[in-house]
Amino acid sequence: MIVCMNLKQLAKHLNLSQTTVSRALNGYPEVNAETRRRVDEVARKVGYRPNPHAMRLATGRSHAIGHVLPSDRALLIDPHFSDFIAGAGDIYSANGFDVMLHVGGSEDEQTVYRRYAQSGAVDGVVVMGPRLNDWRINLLTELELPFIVHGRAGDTEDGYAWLDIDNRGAFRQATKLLTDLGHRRVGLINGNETFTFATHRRQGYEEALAACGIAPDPAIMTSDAMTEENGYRQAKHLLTSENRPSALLFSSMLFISGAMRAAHELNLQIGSDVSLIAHDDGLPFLNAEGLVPSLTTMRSSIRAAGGRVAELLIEMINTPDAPQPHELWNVDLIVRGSTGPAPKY
Amino acid sequence: MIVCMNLKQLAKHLNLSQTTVSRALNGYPEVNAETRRRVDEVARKVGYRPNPHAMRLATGRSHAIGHVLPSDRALLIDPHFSDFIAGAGDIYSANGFDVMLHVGGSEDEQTVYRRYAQSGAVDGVVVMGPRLNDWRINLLTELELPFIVHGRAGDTEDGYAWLDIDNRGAFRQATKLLTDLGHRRVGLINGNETFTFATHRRQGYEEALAACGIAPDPAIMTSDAMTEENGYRQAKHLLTSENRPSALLFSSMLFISGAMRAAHELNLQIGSDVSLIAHDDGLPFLNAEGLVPSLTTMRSSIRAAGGRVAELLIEMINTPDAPQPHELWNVDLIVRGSTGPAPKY
DNA sequence: TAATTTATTCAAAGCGCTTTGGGAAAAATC
DNA sequence: GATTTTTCCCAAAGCGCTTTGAATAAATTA
Repeated sequence: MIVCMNLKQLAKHLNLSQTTVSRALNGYPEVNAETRRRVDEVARKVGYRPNPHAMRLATGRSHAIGHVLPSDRALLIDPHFSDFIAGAGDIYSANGFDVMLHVGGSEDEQTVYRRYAQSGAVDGVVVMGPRLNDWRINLLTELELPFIVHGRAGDTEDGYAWLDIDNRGAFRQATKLLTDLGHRRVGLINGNETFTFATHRRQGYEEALAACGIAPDPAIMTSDAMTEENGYRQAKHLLTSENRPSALLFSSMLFISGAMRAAHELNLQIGSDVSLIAHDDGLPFLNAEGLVPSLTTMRSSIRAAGGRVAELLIEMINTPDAPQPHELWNVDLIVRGSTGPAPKY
Repeated sequence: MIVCMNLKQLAKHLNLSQTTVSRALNGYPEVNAETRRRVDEVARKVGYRPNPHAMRLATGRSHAIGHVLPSDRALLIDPHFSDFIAGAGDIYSANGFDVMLHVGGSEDEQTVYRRYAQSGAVDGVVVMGPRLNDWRINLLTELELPFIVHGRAGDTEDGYAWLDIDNRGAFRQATKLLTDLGHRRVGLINGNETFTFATHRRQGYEEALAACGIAPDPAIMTSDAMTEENGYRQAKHLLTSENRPSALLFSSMLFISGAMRAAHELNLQIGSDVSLIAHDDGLPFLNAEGLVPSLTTMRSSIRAAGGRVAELLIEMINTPDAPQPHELWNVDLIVRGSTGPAPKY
C-alpha cells in the first residue's frame, strides 16, 4: 500500500501538537492564523489525508449516506436508480460524504437498517420507491436514523422528510389536455400501484376525468411493472379492445417503445388515430424528443431530484433540530407531436 | 440513537476479558469450545454488533468494495450499472462487504482512487466500462489497491484481474449466422468504440465477414452512444441508404426499440426484409423474447457477471498472493424470430 | 504594579476494536 | 515427581483521530 502520513507524524514535522494540527485543519477558532496557514500549507504539500476510520471512530459520525435497495428489486428502482444516484453523487462528494450502497443479499432489509443505525455506519439514509404506508418510515423513525424519502408513503406527509414530484397534478393536467382535445376515452397504463407514485398518478387521472363527468373505466386502466414488453402488451390489448381508447397515458418512458410498436402494428397513426403521453424521468438512454413523432411528456428529472434529496438530507444531518423538509416539485407538461384532437367518427 | 453494547460491556457481562470475547467471536482457535459457545450465545442474545469503524481502525481492513463511476457518465454505464451492482450486491453482503459508491462530483476520479488507497477506505475496487489502455489499470496497480476489471483494457490481458465476456466470439458467431443465411451486407450498429467491448465486437464482426471474403464497409458501420434514439437514427439511415444492408447487428438492446421503429416505418418486415440481432445484457426492463417478432440475441447476463466479479475480487482480497483471475465468458447465441434468410432480389 | 483576561498551545484521555506478550492452570512427557 | 508442553485466558498496547482540561505567554484591566 502507499505510504501515508498520519497526524502524529505531521504534527512532529510541524513541531506542533496533534491537538493544534487537528484543530487547525478542522477550522477551530483557537489557533493562530499564521499557525493555521503553516499547517494547511504543509498538510497540502505532503498530501496529508486524515484516516477516515479513525475520524469516524473518534467523532461517531461516518460522513456516509446509506442507500438500501430492496432485494426483490422492484422494477421501478432499476433503471431509475443510476440516474438518481448520479444526481445525488455530485452533492455527496461535494460535501465529503460517501455513499454506502446495499443491494439485496441474504441479510434482510430491516436488519441492514438496524445495523446502520446501531453501528453508526451511516449518518442518514435515503428511502427510494416508497409504497403506501411504507414500513421503512416507522422503522427509521424508531431507530432515530435521519432519513429522507424520495416520494411519499401514501397520504401521510407528516412525521418524515420527503421530496416528491406532483404526480397527481401531472396526471391531472395531462388527462385534462387530452379531454380538452376531445378525448373521452383515455386509457391509463400505470406502474405497479403498490408504489405511492402510481396511486397518485391514478388519482390525478381520475380527478381530471371526473371534472369532465367521465367515470374511470377499469377496463382501460392497467397497473404493472414498467417494462418495454408490458408497454407493448397493454397498449396492444387496449387498442384492440371493444370501444378502444383514443388516447393513452403512460407512467413511464420504459413503456413507450413497446406501445409505439403496438400502435404501428395496428396501423394507428400516433398523434391522430391515437394520442400518447408519457411520464418522462429523463432517462438518458430514452429521449422523448427523439421519437417519431416526438412524444408529449410530463417531464421531471430524476437526476435533479437525486441532487436535491442529497442536499436536504445533508442539511438534516448537520442541523438535526431543523424542521423536516417537504418539497413537492412541479412537473412540466411538454406538448409535442404525439397528442392531437380526438378523431371524429 | 439506539443503545448499543460494546465489546467492553459484553466482556464484563460475560466475566471475560475483551481479548477472549473478541477471539471467540472472530473464530480464533485459542479459546475453549464451551466459552466460545457461551460468548456466541450471549452476543446473539443481546444483539451485539461490533462497531465497524473501530474494527476498521484496528485491523486496517475496511470490508468495503469501491465502485467509482466516471463523472462524464458514459452512457454505457447507466442502465447497466444497477444490474451489475444487483448481482454483485448479493455476494458482497453474503461476505460482509459493504459497497462504497462514488459518482461524479467535483473531486476527480483519480483523486478518489488515491484517497481510497491511501486511507484504506476500501479493500478493493471494481473497474467498470474499461476503455482501450485504460489509465485506471496503471493507477490502481501503482497504488497497490486490489482491483478487478469488468471487461478488458484492450488487448493487454496480463498484469490485472479481469472478467469479460467473449464479445469478439459472440459477434463473430452472430455475423456468421447471418452470412450463413445468405446475407452479404450486414450492418453494425456498435456502441462507442472508445470502450474495449465495442472494439472487440467490431473485430469479431470483421473476422466473420473476412471468413466469407466480405470486406467491411465503413458506410454501414456506426459507433455511438447506446440509446433508443441512436438506434432509430442509425437504423433508419442504414436502411434507407443506397445498397442497404439486409441485416443489422446491434451492440445493445437499448438500440433495438428504436431500430424496430425505423423498420416499421420503412415497412420492412423484420426477419424477412431485414434481419436483426442484438447483444442482450439481460436488462430487466427490456426483454428480447417479448418483442414481435422475438429477437435473436447474443445473451449474457450482466447481473451474473456482477456476482462473479464480486466473488473474484473478494477472493483476491483474502488471498493476495494468488494468481490474478482471468475469466472469459462464453456468450450464447439465441436464434429467434428476427433473423431469416437473406431476401432474394 | 498586580490581577485578570485572552490567545495559543499542549499532554493525555478516550472512541471500540484487535493483537502482542505473558502467565496460570491442566495435560502430557520424561 | 519433575519438567515440558499445551490450553486457555488476561492486561495492556496500539490503530489515528478528536476533545477535554490545563498550562503558558501575552495582552488587558484595575
